[in-house]
Amino acid sequence: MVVKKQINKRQSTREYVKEALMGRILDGLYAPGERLIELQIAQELETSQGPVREALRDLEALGLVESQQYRGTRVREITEQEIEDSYQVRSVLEQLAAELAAPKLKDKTELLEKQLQLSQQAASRRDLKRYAHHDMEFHRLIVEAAGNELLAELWNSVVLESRFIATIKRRIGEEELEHLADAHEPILEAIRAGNGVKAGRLARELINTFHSAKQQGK
Amino acid sequence: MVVKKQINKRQSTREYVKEALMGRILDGLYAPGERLIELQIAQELETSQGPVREALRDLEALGLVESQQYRGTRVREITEQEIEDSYQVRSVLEQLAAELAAPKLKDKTELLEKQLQLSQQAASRRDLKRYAHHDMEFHRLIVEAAGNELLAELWNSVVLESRFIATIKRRIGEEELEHLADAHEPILEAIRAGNGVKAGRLARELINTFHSAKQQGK
DNA sequence: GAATTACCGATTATTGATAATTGATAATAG
DNA sequence: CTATTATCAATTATCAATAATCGGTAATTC
Repeated sequence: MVVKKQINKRQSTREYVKEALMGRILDGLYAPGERLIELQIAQELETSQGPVREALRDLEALGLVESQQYRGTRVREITEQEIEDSYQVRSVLEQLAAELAAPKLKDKTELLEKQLQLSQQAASRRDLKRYAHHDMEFHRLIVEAAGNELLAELWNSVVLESRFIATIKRRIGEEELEHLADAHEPILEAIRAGNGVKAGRLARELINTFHSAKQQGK
Repeated sequence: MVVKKQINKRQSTREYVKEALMGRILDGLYAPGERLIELQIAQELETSQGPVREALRDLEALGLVESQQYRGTRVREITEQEIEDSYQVRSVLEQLAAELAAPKLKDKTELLEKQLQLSQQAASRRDLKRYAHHDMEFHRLIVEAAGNELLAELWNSVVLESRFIATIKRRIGEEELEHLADAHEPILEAIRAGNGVKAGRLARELINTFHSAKQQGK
């Protein structure tokens, strides 16, 4: 209760609940299909039903849970189809992002280089978690440089789903990591050259390749 | 109250409120920037604060309103930048949709033809509203044929924003309508030929052209 | 007279209680 | 023995009341 009140200074209870639940779901503490009971959670987090409901609705909008009238909310089960779908969408979002970002990042590739380097190091160490982190940051830098807020927002939600998936199923073989990390270099090259269209095409191909790799690994 | 109860058979109060508010916003009954006061709306729709809050959160997720802690919710003002952003995103979503849909629609273009025809007729009659409707249906057919649910979902929310914009500002000159309607034909051709990549490229270009046209009109 | 503080009305956020709905099980009828 | 209808516990949906916070204005200080 004390902790909650402190947090409450800036954050609403709803947000506090949302983040608590999001963490648990993404860390796999709640299994897919598991039911999230409003009053139970409210009791656990020392709050009431209202904020919990609102938090659950937020999570529903993010695609982490799904709910039916009077039948409650459960952690979403993700099908193969949905994974496929999300990669297709992500690939075109990344394409657009790279196109828009290339001219802007042309002479400011230091951060990109750093993330790429870190991801390559993680790959050679077979450190999957750290690899995923730096890989994502690499892409995030591009998405944010694109300067399109809607794009960034949609990308975030689609990528969140990827992270969700990653928690549930480990789909990347460790041996593929290094190859994957290196595959980012041509994108960086194209950005350095200020060639947005090329960078975009490469980015899209990368995601698709990444995805196929995952499909194989199944 | 009676009406509400009837609707309530299948629809929750929250959804009833959501749709009522959505209609008013899209029809321009609430001006951008206008405040939506929870208890006031609750009273008006003969319900209580809770469902109204939840409906407002739904609308926030859809991008129709925005809210700040303890400062209430207001109809979102849309900037030029956001319009630009949404068209960029929409163009790549349409590209992907057309790519995926082309092989599937190859021999089933009747519905597409019909919508195209209706939109052309509306264009020649300078019937902006009906044109917009059939134009949207044309694109919706493609998006749905693509068979990617996430894509359809994102497209819907992005297009909703377009409709929102359209209500606020009339940005298409009537004289451009016919040209615009006709510009859909090459897409249909490419789909008939089963050429997804071409259909995709054309679809993307179409949106961008459409957008430029709008920009000029300002 | 400018800046700060204290208060007020309006509104949002949260709570606790109540009503409605569900799924499951038991009772009943055919 | 099967199918239908009641009943029950669990849970969600809604409501009404209270607490917290905001913006603005008046009082106070320097």
